[in-house]
Amino acid sequence: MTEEKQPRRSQSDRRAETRAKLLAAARALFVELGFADTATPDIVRKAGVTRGALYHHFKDKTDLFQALAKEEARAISEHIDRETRDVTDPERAMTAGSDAFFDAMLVPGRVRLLMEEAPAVLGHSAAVALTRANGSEELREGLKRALPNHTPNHIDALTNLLSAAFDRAALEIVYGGDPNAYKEAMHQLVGEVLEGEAN
Amino acid sequence: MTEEKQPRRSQSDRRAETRAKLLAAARALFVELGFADTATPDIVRKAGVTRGALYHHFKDKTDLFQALAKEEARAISEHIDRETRDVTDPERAMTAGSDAFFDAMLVPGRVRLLMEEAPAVLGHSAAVALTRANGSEELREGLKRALPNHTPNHIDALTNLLSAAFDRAALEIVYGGDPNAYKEAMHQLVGEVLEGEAN
DNA sequence: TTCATTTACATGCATTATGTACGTAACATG
DNA sequence: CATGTTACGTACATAATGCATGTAAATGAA
Repeated sequence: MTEEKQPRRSQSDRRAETRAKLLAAARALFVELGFADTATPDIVRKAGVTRGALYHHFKDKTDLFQALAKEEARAISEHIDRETRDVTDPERAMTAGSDAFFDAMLVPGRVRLLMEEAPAVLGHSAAVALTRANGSEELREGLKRALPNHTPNHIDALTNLLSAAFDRAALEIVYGGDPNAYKEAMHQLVGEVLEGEAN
Repeated sequence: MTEEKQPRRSQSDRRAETRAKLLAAARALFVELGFADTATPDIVRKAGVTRGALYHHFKDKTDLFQALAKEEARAISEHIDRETRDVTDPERAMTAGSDAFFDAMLVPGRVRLLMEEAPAVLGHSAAVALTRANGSEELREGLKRALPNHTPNHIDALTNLLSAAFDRAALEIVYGGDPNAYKEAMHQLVGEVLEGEAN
């Protein structure tokens, strides 16, 4: 009889494992049912732990969702960074970033979590703060470079509007919209703004 | 003692009154606290009725929210119609519609209800269906006229993307963004797309 | 090794919300 | 006036949330 019980896991290992199980279970349920219709008993049942564990790791149900949303945003940001890091030409970097964004948004459930649930669960400001990771900074820099005569307020506005368009494009694609039509339309939008020097 | 009780109201009057009271109370609370953090006991207390009345008039809490959201969407649509009805020139109609949209969105709570809560409460498709009232059809027609060579899918995509940008502009304005910057940026976006004939 | 302390959970409970079933009073109708 | 129907009010069963408290395992100092 080898000692199969008491694996003598370290606290941090144990902690990381249950935390990961909770996040995975919560993600599946939040994606399937939405935040409001997902109950914590269901989450912990799926995770194989108890509600005590959940409330030990997270302040409340909303805190759990927030942790999840941050993870997703971070994953998107990392993917975009990875795909644009080696691209030196500014215009090509913009295209690569756009492609990477759409690519990252195809991960199942991501759109549901970040674009449908997050605004209501976390509030507008928190949701927008998450989105700032999603390449919106790169977009702002690109606009600033291409439109040096515009005021910061105007650049900010254009950034937010194009960012909203990107989000909507991803949303529509996930919901069955024509991917190429949306990608081309986005490309057209960004292109026309960047070439709008003759202002 | 004049008979101050028993005003002998008609059923339809009585019905309309309590329904209106419920909608008004629910609107105030949904706007202040959000859908999830508003409890039906609070709603009916504020409305001066009981939960029985609420569940007599509405299937459930979500149904109540939906009725509210429809009202808001209808009000927006009517406002835009009223402001653009007399404008004959297509381009001027576009501008007037845009102004009317931003004007309608300034009604307190409207952005919160339609753009933050509705997507999560009603789901993406229902929320988008509501938005279709908000002048997105006029936008689509304008694009179709200006860009006759583009495929329907492309027109649809552009419509949705610009519509999302409109929504985001209203959202940011309500949350303290520079109104003129956003309106000008929107005008720029739409203008560049419309003039993008040289495709 | 020992033992005290902290960490990582599990269990139970109090509060509160939701939706429904049922009861009742006011209006409508023949 | 009698009967049906509408518009509620009341009571209840179910279930979720968050906290308070209990416990076993791991860590660290002596």
